[in-house]
Amino acid sequence: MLSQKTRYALKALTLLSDYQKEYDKPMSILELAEQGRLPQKFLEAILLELKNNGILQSKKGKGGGYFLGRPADGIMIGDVVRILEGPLALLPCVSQKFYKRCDNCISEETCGLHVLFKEVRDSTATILDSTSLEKICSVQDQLEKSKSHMYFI
Amino acid sequence: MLSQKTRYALKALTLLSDYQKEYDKPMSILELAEQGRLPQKFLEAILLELKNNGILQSKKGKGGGYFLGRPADGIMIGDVVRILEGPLALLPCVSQKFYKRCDNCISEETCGLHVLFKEVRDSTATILDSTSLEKICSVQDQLEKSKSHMYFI
DNA sequence: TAATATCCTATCAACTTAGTAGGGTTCTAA
DNA sequence: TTAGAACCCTACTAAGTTGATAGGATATTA
Repeated sequence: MLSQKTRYALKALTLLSDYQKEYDKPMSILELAEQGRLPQKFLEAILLELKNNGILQSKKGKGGGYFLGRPADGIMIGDVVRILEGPLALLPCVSQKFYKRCDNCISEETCGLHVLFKEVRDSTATILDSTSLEKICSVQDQLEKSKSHMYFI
Repeated sequence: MLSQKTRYALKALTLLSDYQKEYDKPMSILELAEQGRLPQKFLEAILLELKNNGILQSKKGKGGGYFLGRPADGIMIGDVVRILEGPLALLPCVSQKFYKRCDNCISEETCGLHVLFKEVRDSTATILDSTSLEKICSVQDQLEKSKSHMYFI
């Protein structure tokens, strides 16, 4: 399961993305915390981490705040999850970006579990690395529209 | 990532399955611990948990030990992982067997992340719930054979 | 230069993980 | 029937992670 931290991060990113689209200016931590009902100080740490990893940029001083480090369609959910959670893989020996030899099996090439969990990690990575923040926001937008439309039927 | 506990469990199960096929009798904790280089007392707790969840059965007294609770082709890796790790899903709100409402999003039907992580959980579950212990062992067997064959080329 | 906002360090309680220790209970083979 | 093998159970522990909070230092800009 994803940690609370990662969930906060993903929520904050969607809020930031929407905000930026509408107002085209940085969003302060306080605004983000209030809009998303996120613990302010904890959020602060999360945003900083995302910034240090290139997902976000910040502007200090009056009128400052955080904004996306690159266009929303270039921010993949897989990247965000990896920054905050580490590997997507369920075993270190099947991770692409955080590979570590497996101490449990005798030999990687003949380990049946290795084959299985490689398959799992690949399917997960394929999905998360091909889905951008932009996509999430637009899907959400679509869903909200079609939901509110239902009231008129 | 899977916990060490789960990894030990999976390894123990493959060993048990192989042993049973060859000798058709229970395998003692001590034998398992030695063969798999697993910490004995920790393994003990793991086997007990698997037994309490129907994956294993045990026989007490001299000549006793653990054996599979049902045929190896009926023990799905997904089941084992769920017993030891809880949900396969990355978010509680997309779990089938451990569903919990999501406190982070306002509405589940309009949450873009919900849709995405549902897709991830489904692909993971499909793989892990369709792969049996028997499959793992036979794949491993195949791989070992083809590896040892290579020395003769 | 004062207000604003990020940045940084330290601290914390609660929980989880990966075990270990030690004995109690139950079964069964001899 | 009884000794020993093996399971079963409770308690404990050290180390690490999680989900925060507090307080101030630093940078920016109106």
